[in-house]
Amino acid sequence: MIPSAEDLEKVKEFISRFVSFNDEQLNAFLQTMEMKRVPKGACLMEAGQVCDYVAFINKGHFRTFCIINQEEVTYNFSFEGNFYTDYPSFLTRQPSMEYHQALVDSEVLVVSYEKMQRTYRQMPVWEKFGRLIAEFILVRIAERNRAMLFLSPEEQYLNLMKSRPKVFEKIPQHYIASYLGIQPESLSRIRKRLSESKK
Amino acid sequence: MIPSAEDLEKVKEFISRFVSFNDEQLNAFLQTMEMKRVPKGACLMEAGQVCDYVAFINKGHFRTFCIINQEEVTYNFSFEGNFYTDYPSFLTRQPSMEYHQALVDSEVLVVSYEKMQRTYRQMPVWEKFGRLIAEFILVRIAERNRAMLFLSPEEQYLNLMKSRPKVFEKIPQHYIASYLGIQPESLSRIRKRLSESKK
DNA sequence: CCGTTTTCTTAACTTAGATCAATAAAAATC
DNA sequence: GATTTTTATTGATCTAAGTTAAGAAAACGG
Repeated sequence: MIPSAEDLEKVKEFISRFVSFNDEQLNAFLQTMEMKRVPKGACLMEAGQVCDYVAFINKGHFRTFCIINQEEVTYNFSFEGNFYTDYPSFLTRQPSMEYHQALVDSEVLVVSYEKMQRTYRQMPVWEKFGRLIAEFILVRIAERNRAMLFLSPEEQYLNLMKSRPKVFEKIPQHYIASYLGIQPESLSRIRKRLSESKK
Repeated sequence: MIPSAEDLEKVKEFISRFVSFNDEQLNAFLQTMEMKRVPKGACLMEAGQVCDYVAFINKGHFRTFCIINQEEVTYNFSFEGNFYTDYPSFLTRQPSMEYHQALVDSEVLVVSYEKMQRTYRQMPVWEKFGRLIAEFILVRIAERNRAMLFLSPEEQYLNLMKSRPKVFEKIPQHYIASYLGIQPESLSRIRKRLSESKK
């Protein structure tokens, strides 16, 4: 599906936070984007496939999960107005271990691997954008890394409330528990502990 | 200190795994490198400073640690023949939380932030290298992230033995424990458990 | 609106790692 | 090579999260 001009407003705004561009450059990139609807509960991608896209979430939100020992482990959440992909799979062309599931009816703008690489080659401004966005995501992942190593689940929970309040507005609690690396029962107890110590 | 041609062999080999370049391009980059010796136990950088360099380890190895609640938490190890930096600090120009400590007498080739940005602007090949290296590191950090979320300390320990045997040759065990997010006593017990179950 | 499914909480019990303390082993220093 | 320092192990006890099971609350679907 070809996105309308209106659909492309948000992604344009996002990109302009990283690089400056003229109309020709912008259009060359936007023309590589394809619009996809993903109904609630469906997966844009499933484990075993090579992740062949970078996606910009135009509407809705997603969770990323893996299945380890027949159990779902929620790995991340992605919200409206952001790019996401399975970077390891997208970059190395190896099969992904992830599922990208829409938690509500959603719309994404996707760029295929092939088109992304072509855009990098054709216009240096997008090469630069590619570097900056990889660096940006790297910093976020590194911070998550630190949190997991340095903080107890309870501290991580408090941390998450501060840094990503959106998560608590939109995401069921048992997914949040999984994201924190603990069982839903444990998160429930942590919440109880915190609410009691506040009194 | 200006590095000799010999000193630059390893870094040249490293770069050539990511991009193709001609002599002019290569020399433009290599000329930005400065050689530094770091004696055993000393830190190339300490928390509170902005990390102003990307370092290529020409000789020796380092550990990265933070101090949380007056306690050192070892965050990573870096070996000969690799680049490293505190990406979050280097990119955002915010003070680092990390210490980069040489575990043996070491030599590094450093490029300052300013010079690195200039090189990006001057030659597209280095912009591309910048993207590829950021992506490469991103993939590694993402894998570590997964390990921490999905695996028990015991599984992470076995994982690390497979994926980075060098760590066990060169790094004291209590640093490895810290890297795995557990106490040295616990790692000792895990090792005991594993050696007993093997029999 | 009612029944079903999903999500969240609570309780009892188990377990892996933390903590504290002591000692053993290995490495560094003189 | 003896001494100090660093590193690794072991034991006893404590604690937070896991596990299993059950029931309450909320959201969903017809």
